[in-house]
Amino acid sequence: MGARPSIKAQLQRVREDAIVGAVNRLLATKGYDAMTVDEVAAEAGMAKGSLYKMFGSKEELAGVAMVGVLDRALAFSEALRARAEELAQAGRPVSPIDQLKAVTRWAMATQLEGEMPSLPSHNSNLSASLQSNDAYMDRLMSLSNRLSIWIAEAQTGGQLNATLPPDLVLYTLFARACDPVVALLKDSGQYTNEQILDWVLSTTFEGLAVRRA
Amino acid sequence: MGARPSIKAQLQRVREDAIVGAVNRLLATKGYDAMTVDEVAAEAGMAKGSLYKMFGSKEELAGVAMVGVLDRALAFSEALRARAEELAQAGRPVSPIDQLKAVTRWAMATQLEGEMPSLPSHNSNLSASLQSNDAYMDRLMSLSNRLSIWIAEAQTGGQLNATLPPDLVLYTLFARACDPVVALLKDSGQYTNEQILDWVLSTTFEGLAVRRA
DNA sequence: GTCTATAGGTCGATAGAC
DNA sequence: GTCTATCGACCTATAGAC
Repeated sequence: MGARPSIKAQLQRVREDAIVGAVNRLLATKGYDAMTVDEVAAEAGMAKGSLYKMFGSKEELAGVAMVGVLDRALAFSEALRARAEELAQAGRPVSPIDQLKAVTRWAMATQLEGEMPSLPSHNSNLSASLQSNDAYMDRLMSLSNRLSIWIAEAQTGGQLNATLPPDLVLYTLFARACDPVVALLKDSGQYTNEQILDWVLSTTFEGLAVRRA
Repeated sequence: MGARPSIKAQLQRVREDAIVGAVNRLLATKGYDAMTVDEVAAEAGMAKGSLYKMFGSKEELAGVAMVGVLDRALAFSEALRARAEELAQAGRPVSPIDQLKAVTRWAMATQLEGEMPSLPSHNSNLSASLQSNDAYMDRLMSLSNRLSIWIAEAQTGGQLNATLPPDLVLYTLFARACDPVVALLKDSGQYTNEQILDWVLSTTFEGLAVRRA
């Protein structure tokens, strides 16, 4: 059992990635209910039967896609944390508020690229399925914990309004990652992606900042 | 043709209202795709066949519910405008930003009561159906126009950041009316409705306010 | 209550690698 | 020749429509 996986396993991996990518894009554009497994199979370039050999249900497909995006968010956050640690040791500490802004901007940019899967807001049977999905819940908790550390530091440091419940700040950042305002501005076609990101990011964080006297 | 409608017409009206109310609540809790016409009929207390005598399709049901909520928003806004006019003539002018806050608070409160129908964010075939629904588009335009007047005044008067595109402000207010943060905070069960409204409203408007120097 | 279309889910046929 | 993996026809339940 060497480090190199067998050809067969590699092929399997490629097909899985194709499926997850297709689910990601379809969830981003149509949402869970409107997405059909036939579409996923077509978009991934394989038969539905083959797809069901790898994933047992439509709900599982959504779960895997969500785990994927949470993993990317976690990787991005971890990179930020590592970089901040380096800089701090070099005598140039990074403000936690900037970390939060960076993650939120990454999420919004992901949405602009049509790669942010969107779920039905809080209803439907999918929520229940996700909440009993251990892999999903594990990532969600990890990301929430990571963000909560920065939120607490920013509130202590006076960059975030300390009178707001930390939960509210956390929920707001998650919500803004899928903010329909981003999509609406993009669809208007009047603005560049950079403008959209700057505006939505600044209105979000100005709103969470310490109130003016 | 007297002012009093016939008994038959009144009954018809009551049944229609029952249907629209049911659609409203189901759209608010499950969303359009997860809502079934069978559920609507059951919730409204009538047979599906009777329902289809009054409304031709599921899309039409959604359209009628959306027209209803927009009509309520318009009525609320019109009342605000009339009241402001009175007060202005009495020498106590009302700030346009307070009008915008009042409408947004009303929308969020409606959501907290489970009466704010939620649509699939911007995707799916429902959007297309709504955009060709004249009654819906008419109300949407009217409400947008009303809000845009206040937005322009607030930007001129320095209560809103004048460097933001008015469209962005308008989209943000519409989006916050259905902000998932409101539902998340409510579901957490830790806060009163008043706290939730105050917090979400203040973070929204602080974010849109003029930047600190 | 009935019809029909559609979409989630299954399985036997088949083709290609060894 | 066998074995595995892929395909796509098929089944069935449900939901929109009448």
